[in-house]
Amino acid sequence: MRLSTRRRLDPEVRRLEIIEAAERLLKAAGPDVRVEDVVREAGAAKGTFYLYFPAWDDLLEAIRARLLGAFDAAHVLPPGADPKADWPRHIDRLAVAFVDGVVAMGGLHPVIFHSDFAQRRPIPAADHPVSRLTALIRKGQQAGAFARLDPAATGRLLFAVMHETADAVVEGDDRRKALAAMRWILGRTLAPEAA
Amino acid sequence: MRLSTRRRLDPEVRRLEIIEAAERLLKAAGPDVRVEDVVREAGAAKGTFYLYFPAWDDLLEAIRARLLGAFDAAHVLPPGADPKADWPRHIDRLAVAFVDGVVAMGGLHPVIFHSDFAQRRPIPAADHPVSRLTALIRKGQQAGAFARLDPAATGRLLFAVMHETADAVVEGDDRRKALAAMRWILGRTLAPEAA
Amino acid sequence: MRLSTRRRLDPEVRRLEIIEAAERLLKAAGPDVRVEDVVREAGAAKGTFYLYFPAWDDLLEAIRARLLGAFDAAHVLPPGADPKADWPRHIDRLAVAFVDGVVAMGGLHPVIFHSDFAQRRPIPAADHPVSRLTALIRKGQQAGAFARLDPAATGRLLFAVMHETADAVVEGDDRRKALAAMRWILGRTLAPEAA
Amino acid sequence: MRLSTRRRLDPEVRRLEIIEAAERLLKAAGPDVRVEDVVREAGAAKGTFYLYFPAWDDLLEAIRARLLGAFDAAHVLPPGADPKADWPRHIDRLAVAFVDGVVAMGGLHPVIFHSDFAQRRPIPAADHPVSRLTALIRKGQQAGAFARLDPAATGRLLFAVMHETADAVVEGDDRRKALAAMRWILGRTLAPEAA
DNA sequence: AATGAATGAGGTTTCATTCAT
DNA sequence: TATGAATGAAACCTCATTCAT
Repeated sequence: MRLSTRRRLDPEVRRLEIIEAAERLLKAAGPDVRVEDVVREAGAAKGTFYLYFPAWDDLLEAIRARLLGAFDAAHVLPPGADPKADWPRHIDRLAVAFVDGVVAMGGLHPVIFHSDFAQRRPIPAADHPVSRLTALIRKGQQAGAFARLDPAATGRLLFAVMHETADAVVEGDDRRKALAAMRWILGRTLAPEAA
Repeated sequence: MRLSTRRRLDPEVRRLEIIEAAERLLKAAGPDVRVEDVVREAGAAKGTFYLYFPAWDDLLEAIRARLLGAFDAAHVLPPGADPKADWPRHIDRLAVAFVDGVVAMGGLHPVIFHSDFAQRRPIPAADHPVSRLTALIRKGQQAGAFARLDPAATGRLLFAVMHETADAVVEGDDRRKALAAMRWILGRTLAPEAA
Repeated sequence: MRLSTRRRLDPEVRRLEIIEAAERLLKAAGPDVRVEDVVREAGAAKGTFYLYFPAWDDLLEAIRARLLGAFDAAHVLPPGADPKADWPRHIDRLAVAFVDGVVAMGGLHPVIFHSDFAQRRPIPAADHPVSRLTALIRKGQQAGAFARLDPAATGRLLFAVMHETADAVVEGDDRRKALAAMRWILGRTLAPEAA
Repeated sequence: MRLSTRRRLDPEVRRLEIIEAAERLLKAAGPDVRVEDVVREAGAAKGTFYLYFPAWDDLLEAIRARLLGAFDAAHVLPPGADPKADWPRHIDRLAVAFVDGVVAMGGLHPVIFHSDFAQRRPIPAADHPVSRLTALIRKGQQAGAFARLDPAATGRLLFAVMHETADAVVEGDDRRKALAAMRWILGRTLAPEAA
C-alpha cells in the first residue's frame, strides 16, 4: 500500500503535517474522522500518530491551540487606554473578525468548539478568546468609553453573542442581519451611561 | 421459562419509565451512560429499549422534547400586546426561569444541549425556546415597550446570552453577578429608543 | 464467513464451549493463541468472548480452575488418620496421577503454569494442589507414618519435585527413571525417623 | 548535526552498559521493562540496542548467561573424589548460595527464569546449574558419601527443590523454615544407604 | 558504530444494535 | 410485547523492530 518509502522528517514538520491533514479532513467531513483517516491523509503510519499525540483529544487540542493562537496573533490590543481611541470600533473589529474566522473554519468549528471534546477538555482560561474581549472592555472602561459593568461576567456573555452570531451565519442565516443584531447588542450593552 | 417475570406494561408507561430512568442517570453521571445502564435502571431488557426508541439519539430527543415542553408549559405568554404590561419583567422572568431550569438539570444539560447529539439532531425551529423569546420580544415591541430591532436575529443572540449565563452558573460563577450581567445586556438591548 | 446463523445458547454452555475451544488450541499450539483464534474455534464472535471473560487472563484462570478442580475431584483424601492405611502409597498415587495429568495436558501446561500469566495471577493458596499434598502429609504424620517435618514448607518443596518430574517427562526424559527419582525423594523425605 | 553527543565506545563496553542497565531496571520493575526503557537507562539510542542484540530475547539470554556464569564462578567443585571431604557440606553450600543468589536478584529472577522467555529459550543443558549439582552428586557418590541414585534425574529434581525454596523465600516465606525443609530433603535424599 | 523517527501488526476492549426465542 | 445472548465494526493503543540519515 505505502508507495513511497519511509519518510524521515523533522519532528516539528511531521507534527504539523498530521495537524494539517486532520484539519483538512475535519473541515470537509466533520466529526466522523478517525485516526486511520488522518494518517492516510498525512502519509504516515498509525503508530506515528501516537508518537506525536498520546490520544485523539490531544490532536484536537493542538488544532484548537493553533486556531486560538492565530486569532490572538491577528488581533493585537491597542496598547494604552487612550480616551481618543475609537473603542467601539475595536470591539466591532474583534467581533466581526471572530465571526468571519469561525465561518472560515467550516466543519472544523463544531468539532473543536461544540463536540464532546469541548466538554472533556475545556479551554484553559488563559487561552480563551473571552479574555481578549474582557481585556478590551476593561481598557475601554478606563478610557471612559464604556459603561461601568462587570467586565469578566459581561465579557463572557458578549463573547457568547459573538459565537452565536457565527453559528447563525454558518447555519445559513443572513450575514448582514446577524451582524447587525450582534452590533446592536454590543453597542447598547457597552455604551456609557448617559451623563 | 419464567415468562412470569416479564412485566407487560402499557406502552406509554414503559416508555416513560425508560425516559425517566435515563434522565436520572444522565443527571447524575453525564455522558458516560449506556443503553445497558438505562435498561437496568428502568428494570427492562435491552431489546425492550429498541422497541421504544429506534436508536439512542431518539431517546435523547424524547428527553429534550420533555424538557422543552416543560419549559414552554411553565411560561405562558401574556395574551395580548398590552401596553401597560411590564414587558421587561416578562423577559426577566423568562430568563431567570431558564437559567434556573438549566442549573437544575445537572449533568443532563450538557448531554442534551452541548454534545455531539445536539449537532446530529438540531432542535426543530418550532420547538426551540428561542421562538418563545422571540415571540415575547415581538409582543413587547407591538406594545411599544421594546426597541425596534430584528426580533428573530436578536432573539437568537439574547437566548445565547441566557444560555451562557446558565453555563456560567453551572460552572461555578457567582450566580448574582452572572444574572446581573445578563440583565444588563437584556435591558440595554431591548430598551426602547429614547424619545 | 459465519455460515450458520446466530446461535443462542445457554450461557453456561457457551462459556464452556469457549473454554474448551481455548483448551484445544492451547494444547496444540501453545502460547501463541489469540482471542481471535479462540472465538473462531468456538464458533462465536469476538464480542461474545468478552461477554464471558473480561480479559484474556480470566479465560486462563477459568481453564486453570477446571484443571485444578479435576485434579481435586480425582483424588479424594482418605478420611481419618488410620495408622494401618498405606500412607506412602497414597502419596505415590497422588504424585503419579499429578505427573500423568500434567503430561496429558500437552501445550496447555506451560501456558497455564509457567507463563507470565502464572506470575500475574498466582494460584490462590486454597486452590493450590500443594494444599492437598500438605494435608496428606499431615494426616500421615498423625498416623505416625511420616517423619516429623514441617508439612507446609516440605509439602511445597515436594510438590515442586512432582512438578519438575512432570516437566521432565514432558520434555522427553525417560518416564520410568524420572518417576523412580521422584519416588526416591518422596520416600526418603517422608520416611519416619528410625526407632 | 550534534555528532558530538554520540558516544563512540568500545563495543564490549557498550554491550555491557546495556546489559547492566537492563539488569537494574528488571531488578526493580520486573517484566514491564521495554527496549525503550533500557536504552534510556543506558544512555544509548534505540537502534544501538539492535546493533548488539538481534532481539529482546537475546538480551535476556545474555543476562542469563552472566548470572549462570557468576554462579559457576562462585562455586568451584572440589577437585577429586576425596572420601574425607565433607560432601553433604558442599551440597549445602551450593544450595544456600543458590537460594540467596536468587533472592538477591529481585525482579530479575522471574523474568529470566519463570517468564515466557524461559520457555522460548530453554537453558542449554551445559550451562544449566543442574549440571553442577549433578556433578557434585556424582563425585560424592564416587567418594561413597551419597546413596546410589540416578544422579541426572535426581539432580534435576533436587535442583527444583532449591529453586522452589528460593521462590518461597522471595514470596515472603520464613527463610529459616524454608532452608530447613530444603536441607531435610537434600540430606535424606542423598544420605547413603544404611550399612 | 550510532541515531531516533517511523513502522504496522497485533492486541484489548467497548457498546449500539440485532435477532432467535 | 419482551427478553438478553450474540454480534462485529470500530476505536484505542503498544512496542519490538526497521531503516534513512
